[in-house]
Amino acid sequence: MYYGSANVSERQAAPPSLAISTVIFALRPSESSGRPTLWLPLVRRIREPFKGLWALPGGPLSHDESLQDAASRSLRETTGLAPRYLEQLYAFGGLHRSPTQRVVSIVYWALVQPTEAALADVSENVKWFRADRLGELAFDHNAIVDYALWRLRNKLAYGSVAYHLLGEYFTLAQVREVYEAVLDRELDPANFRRQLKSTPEIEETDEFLQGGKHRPPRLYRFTGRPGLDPDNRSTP
Amino acid sequence: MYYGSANVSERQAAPPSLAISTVIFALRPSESSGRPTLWLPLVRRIREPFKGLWALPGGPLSHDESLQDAASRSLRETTGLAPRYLEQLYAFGGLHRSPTQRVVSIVYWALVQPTEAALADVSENVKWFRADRLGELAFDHNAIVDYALWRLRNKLAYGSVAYHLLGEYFTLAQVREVYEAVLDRELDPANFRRQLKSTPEIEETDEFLQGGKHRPPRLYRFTGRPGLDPDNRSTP
DNA sequence: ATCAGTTATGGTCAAAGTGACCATAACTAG
DNA sequence: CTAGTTATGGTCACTTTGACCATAACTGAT
Repeated sequence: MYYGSANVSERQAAPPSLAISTVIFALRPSESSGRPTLWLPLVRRIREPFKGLWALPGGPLSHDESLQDAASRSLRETTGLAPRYLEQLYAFGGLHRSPTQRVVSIVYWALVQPTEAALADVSENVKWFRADRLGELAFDHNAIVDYALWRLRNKLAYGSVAYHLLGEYFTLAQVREVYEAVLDRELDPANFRRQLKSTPEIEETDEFLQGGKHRPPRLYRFTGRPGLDPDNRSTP
Repeated sequence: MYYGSANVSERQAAPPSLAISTVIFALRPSESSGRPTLWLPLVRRIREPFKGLWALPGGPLSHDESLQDAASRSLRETTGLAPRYLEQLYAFGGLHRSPTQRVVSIVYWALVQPTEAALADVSENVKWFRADRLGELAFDHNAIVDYALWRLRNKLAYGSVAYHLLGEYFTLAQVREVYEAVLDRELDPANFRRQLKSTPEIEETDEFLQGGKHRPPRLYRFTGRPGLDPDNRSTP
């Protein structure tokens, strides 16, 4: 092992490069059932390694921006999205993530509301995929998406993330559909409703959603805070 | 803004440097009450910036080691510790963490058992401090420790971290003391016991702890898994 | 040997929370 | 006006949780 005894300046001569990537989740109606399911945008690699494969949007960290800013910027540049919910997921730094060089990726995950997701750029090289039906992705991005999904399910159980996948106003049934889509199981409407009703962060409005062929459901609104990250915790 | 329009090679000319640090928690008897409390080892800065202040153990990431290996190694080199529980905490990348250069720190947190903690090197420049009585630390390390404490409390509520602060065999009262130290509130012995009893991961042994001036408590042993990190999840 | 002091351990009871399920309300489409 | 559909409210049995009491089993002092 050469590097084991390398001194500081030698190490700095070949530092691992640092990249920022983001897993972006949005709800879209499934093509088959029409029920909402999780989707995420990927970008096609236009150069080696993994040229032609799909990968998470991302890019290098530039000198004058924070990690979160870098995530926001790379998102905006590649997909046109500006998610309201953006949180650090994990730093991936395995030795062989990239065949050509050592790369440490600090990965963020984001939730976007459907209206916003609809505005996302879609092109030859940017496309949305169902989160549960991804093919082989570049690098270790399959594992990263898996972990992001696991985190999403966890946070959902905890509390206040579901609303960031919905618009400002929503029905309780829509919240339930989010839970059902993410957790992949059906929930009892009445019991689920009872729980949400006991959550102080969900505010009843005087509006009702018209247009269904049934009794119009009441619209609600979320009034809580998003994150508990060190980068978010102080924000009052 | 110069960097905003910089091309790739210009950005790479001045990359943020990457460091690994670790927050290490161990239980030690409080000097006043004798009850177990949280302590952590810090190292004194021997050069600028923040020369003379105490800081988290850590160091640069060398080219041929994974993030977790780097954390382990820097721990071993600075404190002599080799914790069994080691998990990624967060990547801190604010612009002004270090006054001299841009540094991104990937921070780990560790739990060590008391027997192991007792072996830790202590010297002029390595010392243990009570987690709730730290002075001003170098860089943003106070904020990092706060976040690590918050994470520890959270994980404790979830389940299976407390045992990594204890030896292989322990009494239920010792587990309770861990909870009381970390959560900083008293818990009902009988109720706490009832909960642990319903946890399948805690195995009753035939041994009893002798030596107290009261009825000898039974010894138990933890048989569960530690982590759910992407770096740990696959380990069966 | 006996007793006081101390923690371990088992149990009760009421309050709160959860899952399964039923009934009615309020809309639309025909 | 009726059938179809989802919204919404409620019941009931079961589980979990917190507060609390009682007894068990040790040590150390008398």
